[in-house]
Amino acid sequence: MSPQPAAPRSRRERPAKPALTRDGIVATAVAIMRDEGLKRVTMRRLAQELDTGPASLYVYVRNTAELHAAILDELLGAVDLSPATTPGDWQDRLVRILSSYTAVLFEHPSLARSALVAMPSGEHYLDLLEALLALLSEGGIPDAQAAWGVDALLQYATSTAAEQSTRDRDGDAQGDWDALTTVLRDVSATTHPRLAALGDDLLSGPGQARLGWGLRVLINGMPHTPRPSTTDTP
Amino acid sequence: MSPQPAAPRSRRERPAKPALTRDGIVATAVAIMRDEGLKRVTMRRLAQELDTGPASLYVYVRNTAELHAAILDELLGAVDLSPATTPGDWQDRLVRILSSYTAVLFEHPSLARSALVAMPSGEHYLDLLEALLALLSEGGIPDAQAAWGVDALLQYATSTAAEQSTRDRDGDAQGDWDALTTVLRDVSATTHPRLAALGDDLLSGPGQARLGWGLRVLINGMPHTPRPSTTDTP
DNA sequence: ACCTGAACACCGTTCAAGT
DNA sequence: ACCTGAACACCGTTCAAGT
Repeated sequence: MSPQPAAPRSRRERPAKPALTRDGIVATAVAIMRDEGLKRVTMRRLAQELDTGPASLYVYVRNTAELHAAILDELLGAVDLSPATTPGDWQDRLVRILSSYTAVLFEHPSLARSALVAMPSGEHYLDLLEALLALLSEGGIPDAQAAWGVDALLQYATSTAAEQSTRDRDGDAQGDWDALTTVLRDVSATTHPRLAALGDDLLSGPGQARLGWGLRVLINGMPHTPRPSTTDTP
Repeated sequence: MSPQPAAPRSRRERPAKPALTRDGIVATAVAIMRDEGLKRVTMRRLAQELDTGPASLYVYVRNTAELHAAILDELLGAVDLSPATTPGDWQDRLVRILSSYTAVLFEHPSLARSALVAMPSGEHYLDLLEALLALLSEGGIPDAQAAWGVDALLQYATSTAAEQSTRDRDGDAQGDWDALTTVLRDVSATTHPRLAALGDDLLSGPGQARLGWGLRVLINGMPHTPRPSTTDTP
């Protein structure tokens, strides 16, 4: 017979069923995401894992969007902020931090999609913002530009990761991306001369390279671009 | 009695029930979105409107993502591309076209979210790309930068609209945005000095102003930022 | 070929009622 | 206060069967 006794288990074998607290809920959500993807991190699935009903979760989490934001903040603990206090070119160090941020998102691109809509506001996100602002300040970027610039950098990084989420997955959504590839290959040089001329180059390059380039474009452009005169500030 | 006879209607009063073709399906989808929002544009709802079952739609549309992309391309017909062939500063004209693009997305921010994941590949999108590339070329941006730059510009515009989708809606997701506002107000000047110093300015300004600024940052940075040496080009 | 009824396998969120 | 059973109002997608 199998050495594995068929004794009934209380449920699954998560890191021991956490108490029903916000932290326990988020930790379980992260575990499910690692095992089964963000798509499976639903209120119902989560409740099942915690041996309760979905309604119980609403005591600790306002809605699914807030849950996803909490998951992201948790993962953001893995971002390497050390370049903020290291010697060297400030632009390189800025890009290094942002690359570390993006690495997290590239591993969970569907989370990047959520992040665009519900930004996290947890500890780790604040630390990230602070580190980026310190480097912009060190680089002599005026406060006005830095305040908007840090948002632009993160938004660009996040949306690049979100966009990649489609391309990555096997087969399925691949089709949508191939659609543009195909159309671009067959475009008429008469009606769309620039598109025909550039061709494949429009879609060339690995995501990471395009991301790095885009971030440097933003960094290079920032000091040369004053903020608009404050006609209104709603 | 009411002058309105209570005679039974075949269904609703859409622009006359279109034939079951791809174009008819997309047209109906656009109508539902205008009336009830993108959230309601589901395969089932759409099928109901067309007096059929959801399975029938899969003959014409691969999946929901492709449907959303088709809707966006339809709306992109409203983008004003005329600045591409008008005299004046090329940067201003570039921003004008992108503002027109974003205006469409700001009216349907949930569509912007879809667009990040499944870019449209229809007629109108191609025309938009061509117009933007023509202006970048006119501005003397080298082809290599223009090819990646047009994508960066559109991605930045799209993600800005997507991000705004949360802030706009009444009440509901407002909470998520207020979360960051609140946290930022209470941040400690000891642990996060830059955040404390910049304070509200991090979140200040209307979306349109921030968007315009970000686009100009990209445009200004582009000519100063060569593409990385092509070590590998997967 | 095109179309569809019916099913499979799920969702988020609320609310009245319990402890 | 915290927790929950049950319900409400939905989803996308597939497939075998029809025309």
